[in-house]
Amino acid sequence: MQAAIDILDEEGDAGLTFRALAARLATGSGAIYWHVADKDELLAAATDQVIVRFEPQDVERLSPQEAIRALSQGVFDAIDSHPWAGAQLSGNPFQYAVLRILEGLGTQVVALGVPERGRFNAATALLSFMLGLAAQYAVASRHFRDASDRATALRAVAAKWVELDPEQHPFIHHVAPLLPEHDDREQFMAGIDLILAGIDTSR
Amino acid sequence: MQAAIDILDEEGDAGLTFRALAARLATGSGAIYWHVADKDELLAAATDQVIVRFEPQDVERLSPQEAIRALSQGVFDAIDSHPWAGAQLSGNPFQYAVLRILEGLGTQVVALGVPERGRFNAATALLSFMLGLAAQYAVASRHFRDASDRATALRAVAAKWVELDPEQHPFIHHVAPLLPEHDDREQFMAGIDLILAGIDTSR
DNA sequence: ACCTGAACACCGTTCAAGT
DNA sequence: ACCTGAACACCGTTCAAGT
Repeated sequence: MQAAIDILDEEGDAGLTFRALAARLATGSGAIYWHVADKDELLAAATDQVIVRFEPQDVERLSPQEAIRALSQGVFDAIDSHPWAGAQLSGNPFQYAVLRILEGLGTQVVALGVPERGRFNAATALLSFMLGLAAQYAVASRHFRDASDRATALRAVAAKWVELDPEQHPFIHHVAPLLPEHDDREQFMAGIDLILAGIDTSR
Repeated sequence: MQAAIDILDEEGDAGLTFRALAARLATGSGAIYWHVADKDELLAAATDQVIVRFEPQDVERLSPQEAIRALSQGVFDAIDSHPWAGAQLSGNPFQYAVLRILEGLGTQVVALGVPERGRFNAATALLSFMLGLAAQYAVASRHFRDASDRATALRAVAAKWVELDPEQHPFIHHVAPLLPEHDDREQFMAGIDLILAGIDTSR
């Protein structure tokens, strides 16, 4: 598993092949199938490991809101440092890592005092938002290797957005300059806070 | 494009290969490359078409909240009837279809009276949530062909969740029975409403 | 019980050659 | 300007054969 994670971190999604993993482990490619059913299972297991590593400690001491924020930051950091995990999470919402996240969120939603029938929707809304961001990160990592590549790409997208007809795309045109300088983490947490505020009014 | 969409609808993501598309068009596989740069562009174009078809008419007559709900339902319906588009949307957040959705959302966020510095975050929060759901739908469509397959699979997941240790996974254990009977569309709109409520408090 | 590595059945993409 | 289709460089997966 660690060898797989190393390859994913170094080469990204496309770099992890059974042949590459076998070569790194100095074994035959077929050998991996003794330990893992297929590539999906391999990626799911790698993602689970990475997510668990970023789970916050002793959330019990925090208020429900603070706990949800801590959980969210953990997921963000996990995806931020292992973008391939973002692709896997959003591409496979029934894997164990997602279940763990949902469990953490759900427990805090209950603690928040959300009435029974609203709990499932509140917890899954937070989860869907996270997976949405996970997807965005995943694609970013596929397209450019490092942070400066990313900045350049965002500037390029922003330049394209500015050139759009302001009549037909007023919002995009107006918001384009924010794109290259915005802080992903801040944007992510702002979204979480928005949903938390919404949950608060629904009680 | 229509031939590609037909294949995607009939066979799903995996069914669309250059060879299959060429066969359906009674041409050589290389010919497609004259019209399209690569597979990504093919999928992006197909997704754009499908999203545009589900864009609501005359949103101007609606209140901002109602307009956002109408836009959201359009995206939901598009993904619901063409799940492969969900995978493409969440896997490629800078494609034109996403830009169109963001433009629609942003315009309404402005109309809602959200102050300047909160607009980008509010609109992208709605977008990320939608893409998160898109990802969930996408995986669902990859794993089972029709609605009854899906229902069976959800029952299987729910059964697994119920069996989890209630000590370690109290929320999942408790919420499992809701899984097979919940309405995706309702859950999706509940999430949108939660974010709308949050946006409302942030003004 | 676990590993080997050739073989199978595919892919996306390219490109010389055609019309 | 557009099409053909063989060829290239890969994949994930299987499986008889080994240790």
